[in-house]
Amino acid sequence: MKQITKYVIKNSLKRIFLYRSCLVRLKMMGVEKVFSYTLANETGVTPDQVRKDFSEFGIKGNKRGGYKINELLDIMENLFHRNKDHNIVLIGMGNLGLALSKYSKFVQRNMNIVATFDIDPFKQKIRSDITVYSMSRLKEIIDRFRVKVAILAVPEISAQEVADDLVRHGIKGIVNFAPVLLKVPPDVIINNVNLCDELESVIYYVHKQLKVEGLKNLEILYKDMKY
Amino acid sequence: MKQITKYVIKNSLKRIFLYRSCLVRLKMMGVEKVFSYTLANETGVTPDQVRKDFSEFGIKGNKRGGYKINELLDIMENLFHRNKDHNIVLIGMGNLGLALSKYSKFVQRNMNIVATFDIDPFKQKIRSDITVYSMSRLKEIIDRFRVKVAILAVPEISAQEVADDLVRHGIKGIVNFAPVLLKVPPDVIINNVNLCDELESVIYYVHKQLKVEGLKNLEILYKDMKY
DNA sequence: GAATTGATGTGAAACAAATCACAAAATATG
DNA sequence: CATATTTTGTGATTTGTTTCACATCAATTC
Repeated sequence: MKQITKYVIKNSLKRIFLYRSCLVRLKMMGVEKVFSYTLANETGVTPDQVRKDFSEFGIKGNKRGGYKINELLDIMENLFHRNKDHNIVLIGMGNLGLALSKYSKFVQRNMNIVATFDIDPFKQKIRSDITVYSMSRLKEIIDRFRVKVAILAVPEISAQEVADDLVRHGIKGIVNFAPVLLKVPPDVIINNVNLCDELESVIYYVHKQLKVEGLKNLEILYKDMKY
Repeated sequence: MKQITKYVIKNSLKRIFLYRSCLVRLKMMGVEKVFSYTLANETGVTPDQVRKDFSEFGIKGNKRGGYKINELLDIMENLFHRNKDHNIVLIGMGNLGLALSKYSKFVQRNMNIVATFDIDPFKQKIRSDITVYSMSRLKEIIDRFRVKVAILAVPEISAQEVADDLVRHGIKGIVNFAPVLLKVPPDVIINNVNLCDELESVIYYVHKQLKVEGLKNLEILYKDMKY
């Protein structure tokens, strides 16, 4: 049964990512230990929140001793399966797809785009350093590399069709850049990234802010904005 | 005073964007009227939620008559200031910046990238159709086009520095693609888009899901065995 | 034109997330 | 070794969000 999976990444998970990137930075600076308030300061949240988040993910520290950065990072690596490599496929080698295929940060985090696909693989091959396959070889590659997660960067008109293919071939998670709500079985995770909405919401809040500043009434705004 | 603005787009606002894109589609199909449950079905939420969201943004329908799509869209256009054009600057013409500069959906929604910037404008000019300015002309362009919102697609190492420049020159909102938490005055809106996190969180949930399904199978197995 | 139907709009209730407050534990101090 | 200090971990409380339930209104039917 296909349906729209209204899937939202939990804020607590987003914050864990935040803490981690902060920990990596601190580690590089030679720091070995953090307290909840260190992390809080660095990430703009409250110390309580840090501890609650850790508790949610089963992360324990040492009373009075804070947290050892190495231990924290180990736990997080495990939590996010970062010890293993993750094979990803990328569908759609337009401007955005091309940029994503070259995005070096994925590799740094053990997420490897093992293959990219496009309806017109020859046209795109010129611009790309890595292999662009035709859509007909999707199943073959997904099977060979045991791919479970895909990035979808195709035009919205073909997004659903491609998503259907992906699901049929065993994909269980999709980061979808097309501005459409994909209908998939309930066991498939969809994470929609809508660039227009991201930009537009900033415009919305900026306008609101400017208006409020005119009224010299910041209270309403702060409530709305969740610092 | 500079600080980390942990800024999160409200879910209700995200849903309003969802409703709108759905309304646009329905309008194109010739539909003139919707009910809360129509929108709910199309967007994977509940009818109550649709009505509550509308109520939050002051949108009223007609008892029994549902909502006229044209009226809804008008209200939303106003709400999001879509009647006016919005001038945006884009900083950083690497792979991602280049793709964003060519992203046609922004223009379709009245968000115009009036200029792009890079520390090495000459190198990037080759690949880009639109003008790439050197960073020294930032203030001039921002002033001339009355720009309030910027897209930041520079390497993380220079993100804070560029953000400081932007704020100094009057930018009030930033969509930040660099994986760093920018420190800005509290009246500046930062919306962080972290592509790695988006991908990684899908991997996290997929793994979790597979684990749970494994457990479910186990349960079924035990049930079947009837002790 | 009274009765019925079908939708909205919104308080109330249930649920979820964030903050508070403090006990518990580990370390430091005298 | 007792006391003070510091920081974690987590129930309790508050705050925020979603769902429920129903009064209200407009259209339709008889």
